[in-house]
Amino acid sequence: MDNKLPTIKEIAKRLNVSVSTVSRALADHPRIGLRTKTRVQELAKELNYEPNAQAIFFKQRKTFVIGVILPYIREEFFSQAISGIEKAAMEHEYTILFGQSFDDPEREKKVVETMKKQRVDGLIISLSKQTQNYEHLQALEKFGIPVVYFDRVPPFEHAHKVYCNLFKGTVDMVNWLFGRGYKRIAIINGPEKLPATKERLNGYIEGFSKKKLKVDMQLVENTDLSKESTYRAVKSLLASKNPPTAIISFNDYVHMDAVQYAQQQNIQINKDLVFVSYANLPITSYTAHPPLVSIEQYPYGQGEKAMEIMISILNDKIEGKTGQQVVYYNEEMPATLVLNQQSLL
Amino acid sequence: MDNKLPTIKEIAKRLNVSVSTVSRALADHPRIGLRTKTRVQELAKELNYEPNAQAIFFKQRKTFVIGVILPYIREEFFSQAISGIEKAAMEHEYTILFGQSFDDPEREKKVVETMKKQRVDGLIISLSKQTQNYEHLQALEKFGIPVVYFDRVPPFEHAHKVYCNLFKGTVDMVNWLFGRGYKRIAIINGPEKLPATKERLNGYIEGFSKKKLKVDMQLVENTDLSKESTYRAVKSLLASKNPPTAIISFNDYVHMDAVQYAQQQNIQINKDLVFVSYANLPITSYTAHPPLVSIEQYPYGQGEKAMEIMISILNDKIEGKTGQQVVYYNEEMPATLVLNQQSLL
DNA sequence: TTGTATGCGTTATCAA
DNA sequence: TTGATAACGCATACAA
Repeated sequence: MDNKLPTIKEIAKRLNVSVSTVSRALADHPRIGLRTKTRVQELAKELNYEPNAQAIFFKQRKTFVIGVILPYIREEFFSQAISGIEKAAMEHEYTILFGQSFDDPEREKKVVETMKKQRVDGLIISLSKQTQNYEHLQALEKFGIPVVYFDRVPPFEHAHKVYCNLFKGTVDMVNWLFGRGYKRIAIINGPEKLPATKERLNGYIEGFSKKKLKVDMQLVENTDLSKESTYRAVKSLLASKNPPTAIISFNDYVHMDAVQYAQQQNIQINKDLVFVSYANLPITSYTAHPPLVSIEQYPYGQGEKAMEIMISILNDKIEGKTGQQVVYYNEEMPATLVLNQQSLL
Repeated sequence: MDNKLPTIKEIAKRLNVSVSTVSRALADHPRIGLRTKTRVQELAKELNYEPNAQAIFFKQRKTFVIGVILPYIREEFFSQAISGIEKAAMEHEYTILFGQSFDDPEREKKVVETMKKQRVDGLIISLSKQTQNYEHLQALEKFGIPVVYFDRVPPFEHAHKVYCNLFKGTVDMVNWLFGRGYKRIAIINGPEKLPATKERLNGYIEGFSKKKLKVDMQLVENTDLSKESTYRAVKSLLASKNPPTAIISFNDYVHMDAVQYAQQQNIQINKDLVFVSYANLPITSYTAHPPLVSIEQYPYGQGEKAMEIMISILNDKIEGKTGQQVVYYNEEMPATLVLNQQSLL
């Protein structure tokens, strides 16, 4: 039952040879007698020997483990992202240590510490929406553990980042709405400190500028992404003297909450008021009112890219070169307006 | 920049003491001079020293890493489950190595191998729906790596398992439907080999028996959980000479696909035909037609329980005792019929 | 109170 | 062709 896993030492003892002989035989080393080699290999197979990766990695000071920290895995965006991360990891024999921050900076910090203790080779993280302090992360880099940020990236420059630049996408979206005759376009934006929020706001303003219009700041609300906060934002928009005819939500989750609230107020969705969003999550296709338009953000691709960058950093480091990389994911794969089937009606 | 992480050896050298002195000082060992202790601890703090868990675990032949393999993390059920797993893990200083099988037995096997190589202390797994061969998993146990199955558990006895016994829940659900006047109750069940499928079927049959009725096997369909397969199942039910007035779906995802198909056929959901389901996933509250009733399966609780069992096994093992544990999660937390708000109307 | 030596599994270097 | 030994970072039994 509870047999210990076999080691080369065990094999060596049984065969009355030295451990180095066994090691060489197993590694198909040139300097080894054919007969000894086969004997060793046969016994190894018989015992189901497998090298102890722990020992090897320990010796190499490498774990082939990458820490991945996400706000909430239950959000489809992040579960898609981790699948992309996993795919790229598998291709390079890396493995994923998993943790969630639940959007709590304290928790995030604790998870980072745990992963540091576990000596992950690198860390891929999408920041908690409240993270203001980046020391614990920058400290990792000081100790030679590279950090790649994706989607929820920090506001400073010197970092490896992968994310979609949604400025242009937002301009396009505003333009699309104008083209459909919607003039009172509101936006429920995200937490103000997030770069993603600023990009959307700038795109929104730019969209209006192109039409030689000025933004009515009454139409700009923010949510901390909680349902309550989104409800409050919609409420405020609906209460305005000149309420919007279209609402751009920060992402599909905000969209779903916003629609839910509007419905409770007996608003006819997509009649009295149309909704558009970001992320284009598959799950919205099951909802009563998917966004008319959603901007694809390629979570799978972002995750994959983040891991690829991580691996290239880890490889480069061996050769001694490092330098930060910033990838706007949608420069390769442009943020696209996706029309939902229903909206073609 | 690229400083190596400090070691006790480094500290010892700087302070001109032996490594064991440093080790003792850091461990607050009694046999150590106060002065030396403070000197060591101060330098350690200054250098941001942290013990190399890799080295310690390697020595202890323990990693404090538990492998977790799930079919699809994008399913809310599993993302809830992993959160429960993570919570229990954190409380006991364990860490999670993450992998998905994507419901592919080959892939599952490969991930198991990877985790074995990484020397996880244990494995928590929810099987791929196609897994028929359990050798790779049973092999783990032979080598002293315990395996805890949850939700999608294997059909054999000798294993640690956590899952909801849905027999009773299904009986209750059938009964509830009868009470509401629905006589033609169909079921779209899951893959036939899953224990979960058998339990539902038995509950379904039992529900009819209680009313002294026999099941019409025309009302029993199976889906392999893919959208296409579910569509086919609904189509077949709708085409029957005496079509159902109520449909029980295997879980909320099957439910969503089933409803989608029915809608395409211009069925009035919950008028012509009512839908009930299992899992009670929060995401369904955003859909156009949540199940009227859904049986809670406590994914978070199951995950938490699975990890707690794992930890108790790992602790017991030190004391030399092991024995399989089977937990029907809902014996502590009975599977509950959950009425959706909409269905109260 | 502190230092020295050993071992965990493996590979690499050097010696035989 | 094979064997002995050191090294990775740490804890610990034993010696001083």
